[in-house]
Amino acid sequence: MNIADQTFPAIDSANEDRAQAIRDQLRDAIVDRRLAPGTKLSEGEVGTLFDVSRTVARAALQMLSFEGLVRIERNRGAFVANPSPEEARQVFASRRLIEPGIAIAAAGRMTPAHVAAFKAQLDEEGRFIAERGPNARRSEIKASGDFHLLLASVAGNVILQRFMEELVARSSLVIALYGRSGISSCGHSEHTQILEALENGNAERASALMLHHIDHIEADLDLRVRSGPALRQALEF
Amino acid sequence: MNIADQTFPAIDSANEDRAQAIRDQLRDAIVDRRLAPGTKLSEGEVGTLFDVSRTVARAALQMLSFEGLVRIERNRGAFVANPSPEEARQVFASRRLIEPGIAIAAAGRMTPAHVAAFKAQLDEEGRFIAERGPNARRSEIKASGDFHLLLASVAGNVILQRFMEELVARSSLVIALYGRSGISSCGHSEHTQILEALENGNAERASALMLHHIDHIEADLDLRVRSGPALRQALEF
DNA sequence: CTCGCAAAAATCGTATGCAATCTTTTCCAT
DNA sequence: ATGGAAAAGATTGCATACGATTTTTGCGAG
Repeated sequence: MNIADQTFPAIDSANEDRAQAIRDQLRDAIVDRRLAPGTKLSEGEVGTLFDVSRTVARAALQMLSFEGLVRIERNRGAFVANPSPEEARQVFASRRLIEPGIAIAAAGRMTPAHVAAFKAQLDEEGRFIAERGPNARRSEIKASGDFHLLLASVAGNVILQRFMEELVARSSLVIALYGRSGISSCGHSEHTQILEALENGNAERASALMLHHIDHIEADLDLRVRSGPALRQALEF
Repeated sequence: MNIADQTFPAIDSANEDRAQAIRDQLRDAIVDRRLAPGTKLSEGEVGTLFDVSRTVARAALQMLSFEGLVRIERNRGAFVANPSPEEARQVFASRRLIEPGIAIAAAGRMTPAHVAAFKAQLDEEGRFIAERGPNARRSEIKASGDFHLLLASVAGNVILQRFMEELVARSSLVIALYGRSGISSCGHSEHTQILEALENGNAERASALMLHHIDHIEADLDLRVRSGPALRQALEF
């Protein structure tokens, strides 16, 4: 009612938490493989890089460790996560459990606006696949993850949405680590099929397609252990 | 199979992070309802209470906010979460999606040691139900949650295990807030049935029982909105 | 040349200080 | 009295400081 009310609205968007912004940038860098697994992320370095104190940098690293993208060892520091094949399997097992249900929930809530958002998303995905630049693969992985995040947001459960954010981020890391390159274009067509099912409100079909899709993604990984954990430990850095 | 499979009893518990210890104590207090939803948790107060600096207290509160047990508002502080009915529904929707799958995974991994652990757990649960002390209800809710956490640990997926820890904690809060007291003894018998199915390796049955169990828990809640959010906001403190 | 060990440097964990922001109280005009 | 502005007080956000721990470096013995 008051005129004074108007000054209020979006002041803090500029003032948004700095730690969160740093976390987002670091997460992107990790998921995009610009930061290799095992890389040390020292508080001081991150701090100077983003021009904040160690306090803030530390908070950002802490957040990433909760998401599983960073491993923090006491008195030693933070390192970009280096998920083991077992961990990778668990990530995909979790997705197999959760995402078909998310697809079902989303199928019942699709609006024309959602459909449009998905189409735009798939277009972009297709563009990245066609593109054959040096970092096309990165963009491709990221875009593919965004499809799943969009789906989770449509499903309308903020808790599951957060879980999916973590799982997608970890998946991107795993794919970058263990992926066998080729078959991702297949993933694109699967996304298209899933959207089709969603548009038709065919929840069961969307769910089944999603399950297969996840299986395919995991099947494209090479999760054989290459060497004993001791050796890996030694080579990690 | 491995000796290493046995549960790690907190090795570095002496050296353990202090923030983590504080987080655990606060979480217990929140889940037990010793800290009412909406209660302000100021950094200074928490710090003096646990005899640490604000830095450490802040870290503990931050962790709890990631788990959804505490809500942090910028420049205002941390408050014990006050989940809305909608949030409560989402918690249980998430559990309906995840826990049946966890039951299936656990069914395939049950060892005699696990069975023994479950029996001990159920015994304790039964004791709390029989007991009619003033805080019997608290202990009951907690023990009931522990059953689900034990199951998650047996399932052997650390990611899902962490998700379940969050969901169980939030459920406890929700039950304390919206629970209609009576029917929890029914929950105990359901736990017993689930264990039975697990012992027999009957994964499908364990999964189905779990699903019904979650439905029953949620059905015992009164999730009708009592008043407009504005009024709730006003009364919250 | 390698190994071991001690000193130096780097890094982390935590306490504390200061500015910014929010909350409460005070106090004055209506 | 009541409403509201301004000051006082409390609390948070962030930077910095310092001891503790880890890692690296330097150097002498084998």
